[in-house]
Amino acid sequence: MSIRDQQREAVIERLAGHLLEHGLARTSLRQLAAAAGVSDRMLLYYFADKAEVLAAVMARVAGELSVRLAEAIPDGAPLKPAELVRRAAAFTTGPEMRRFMRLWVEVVAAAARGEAPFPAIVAQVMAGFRHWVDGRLDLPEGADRAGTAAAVIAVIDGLALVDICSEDEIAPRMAAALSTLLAE
Amino acid sequence: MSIRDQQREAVIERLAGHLLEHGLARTSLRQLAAAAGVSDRMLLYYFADKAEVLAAVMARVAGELSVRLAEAIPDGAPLKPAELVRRAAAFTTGPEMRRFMRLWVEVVAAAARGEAPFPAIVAQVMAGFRHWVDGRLDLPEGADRAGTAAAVIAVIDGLALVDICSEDEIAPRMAAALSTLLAE
DNA sequence: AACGTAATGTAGCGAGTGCTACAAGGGCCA
DNA sequence: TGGCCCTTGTAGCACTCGCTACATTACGTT
Repeated sequence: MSIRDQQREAVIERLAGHLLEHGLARTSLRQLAAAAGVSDRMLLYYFADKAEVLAAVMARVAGELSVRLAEAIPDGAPLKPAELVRRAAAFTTGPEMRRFMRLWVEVVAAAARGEAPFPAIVAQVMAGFRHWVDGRLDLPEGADRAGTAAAVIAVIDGLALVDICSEDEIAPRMAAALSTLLAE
Repeated sequence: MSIRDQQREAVIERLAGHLLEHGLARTSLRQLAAAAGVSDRMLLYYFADKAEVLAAVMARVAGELSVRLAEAIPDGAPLKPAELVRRAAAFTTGPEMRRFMRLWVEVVAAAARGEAPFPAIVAQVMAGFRHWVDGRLDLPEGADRAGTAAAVIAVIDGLALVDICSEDEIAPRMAAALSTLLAE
């Protein structure tokens, strides 16, 4: 592997941590380069342009998220929607995963603004989420699997969105209240 | 009322429409001025700075949203959480209200990034939402009203977030699926 | 040792950002 | 009519943005 490719990997790794820590707040080329410990000139030597940097870093973050999701809620017997929501909510509101969800909300908003490369990233990650949920849903015959999967994701993402702009102590109460709202 | 104050009002009105149409995508001073039909120089004569422009426009938008919410779900007998969610979901996913919710998601993300004046706006609007939901919740004695209100808002906002980055035909199916997930 | 490619630094371009200094028009009251 | 303040235009500042031209160094191959 060339030095260039090694550096690419190292930069992606460092920038994944940077994005998880600061969200999309410090993502100018010069700020990204500083966070990665390289010059902005070299960042554009390793990557074609800023969009490619962000796409590569987001792919890494998404991969890490899916690994952790698979660990937290492994394949096995399918779960009823309410139970899946409870377990996913407990996972995503945990101290480790909150920054993932926060970044996710920011990325969705950037995609809504049409800012490259986020629309493509969001489409891909969202499709992955849907597929993942669909594969773990225990639903009666004839139920709308895709609709239910979307609803499950909506609830999880909604928790994250409210979590972002609330005092810390409300999150567990919100999750608990949500749990009682869900049918068995 | 001075010309300056009249212009302020007119500008706020036009920019509210602009933000609802384009989200936060076109919000540089020059772009805002163009959308308002004034020069950027005058925009900063009517308002102290860009943050004041956005704060005033967002206050207008939030006011309009709360008026429409009150029309759609008027005061009256309190609703059980599931029913409140169903009605609010039907309202916010309607063609007219989707752009409000989309803007709201973008504003929350901007607040997460720390971008002035959005953190303050989000705190204010979110407090308003919570109060509004709390006042309409039919809950058994001893239930966690604040937690439940936050959960209701989370579900509604989650629908909006997923709605932003999905094909059009999934939204009603998602809302229907959500409805069956909620306990009576 | 000579050559060629990969890797890196320096400097800066053109565009856009929020914002401002300065001056001039325009209508009010003395 | 003269002075005054509200209103508006012109021009531009200092900065950041993504990106690039150009030169130079480092290094493996022959």
